[in-house]
Amino acid sequence: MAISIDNIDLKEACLRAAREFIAEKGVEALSMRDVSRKLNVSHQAPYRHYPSRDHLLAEIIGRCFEDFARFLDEQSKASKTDSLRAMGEAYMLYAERHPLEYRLMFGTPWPEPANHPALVKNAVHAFDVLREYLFKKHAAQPNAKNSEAKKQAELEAMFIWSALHGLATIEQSNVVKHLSLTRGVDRQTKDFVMNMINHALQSSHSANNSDDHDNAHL
Amino acid sequence: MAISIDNIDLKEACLRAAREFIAEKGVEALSMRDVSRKLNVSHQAPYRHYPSRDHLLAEIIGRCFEDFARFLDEQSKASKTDSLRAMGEAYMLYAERHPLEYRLMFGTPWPEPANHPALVKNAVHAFDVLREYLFKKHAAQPNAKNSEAKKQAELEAMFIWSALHGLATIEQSNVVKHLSLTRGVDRQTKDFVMNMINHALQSSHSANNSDDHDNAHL
DNA sequence: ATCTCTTTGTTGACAGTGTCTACCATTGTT
DNA sequence: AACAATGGTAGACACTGTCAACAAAGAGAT
Repeated sequence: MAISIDNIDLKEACLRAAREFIAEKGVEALSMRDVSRKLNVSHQAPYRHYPSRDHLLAEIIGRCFEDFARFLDEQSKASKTDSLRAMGEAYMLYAERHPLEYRLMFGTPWPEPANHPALVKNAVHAFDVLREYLFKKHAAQPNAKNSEAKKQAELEAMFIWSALHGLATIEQSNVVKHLSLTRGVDRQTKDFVMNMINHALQSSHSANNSDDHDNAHL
Repeated sequence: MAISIDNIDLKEACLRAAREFIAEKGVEALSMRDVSRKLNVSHQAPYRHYPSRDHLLAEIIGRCFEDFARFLDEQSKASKTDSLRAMGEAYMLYAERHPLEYRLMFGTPWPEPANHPALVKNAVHAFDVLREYLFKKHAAQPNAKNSEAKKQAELEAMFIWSALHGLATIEQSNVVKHLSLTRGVDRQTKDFVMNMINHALQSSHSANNSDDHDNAHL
């Protein structure tokens, strides 16, 4: 009874149907029976391929992370001038262009089966790109101790990720509309935040020793 | 049949019961019938006070924002040395001490009825405290144009909020455990991010004119 | 060719959910 | 004493995820 195309690979079709449904009505509204209805199959057919609703969701989120990681890789490789800036831009660009996916990855409480190695690996990938880049930068400096460079790279990566992720989620939460910001500020925010990140990194580098001191005492 | 205490004010008791349940099993698992069971009343009793599950949730989230706003006010008033730093610490402290509430406010997709003025007002309050503080700082400077001070204050507020909010949600998402960070980095992250924010603000102030230039062109 | 096993699907149940409607008890107010 | 409002109950409905039993259809072995 199913449409021929879906019959070819119901497993893949479930993912497509689920994503469509989420796009229309949101994750919360997604029901297993909805995807079966959408595919004109019985309400139990999807269970042949996904043992539970959460497993289906986990698979979807996992795919999103794959896409995201691939996108970051491509973008950061494409630009050779300022790779860090390019990565930041790429991060925000993805969040802007794929709000649904971004919310799925970072805004949805991961279902239990999401703790699968494959998902976690992809989820961590974005962070690794950042961490690696910063590590190389620090390790290349004269007098660089390897362990310190690693620590510094990770701390900076956490900072950058925090700022970008925070900005992305805030912009998507549409709470910004209620802040009654001055005209034009909303448009400038993204670039401003990026500049601030750059300032912070530069200033922290030029005052490296005193900075370590600060960290030790706080 | 209800416990005497609950009988006094079922409306309030519903909130308490719901929050308890959420603390135990998470928002997603909260059902209207759960709260009625917890209070030993019929499954329809809560509906006398909240027209729907979403209304109940909206009320809970609203209360969280009230608490949060009050907490920020108290903490920022208490410390007179570095008010900005104190506000940052207060923000993170709240997120740390009340992860459940923080997730409810910023991690849960707001139900429709949450778009009530009262909730939005409280939700925006935290941002206003920040915005006001920064505005005074800029307006007090010599040669300060009022409109520019306002814009700058809002941009900086967005930056600070992004970094703090991003950090808070990342720390709560327990994805950090999978990053296999160097020992000690996790503990240092919070202070490091705060320092970076400070660096960014200072560096941006010292190069104020060129910074404006940058923003205009990006 | 037949017999069996696996794969993939269907159908029917079950408990649990939000919420509508109809009913009942109390308690002021007139 | 009559009455309407308030706050609670009970039952029904459509909906959900998921378990269990069944069916069809192909693959391999005999």
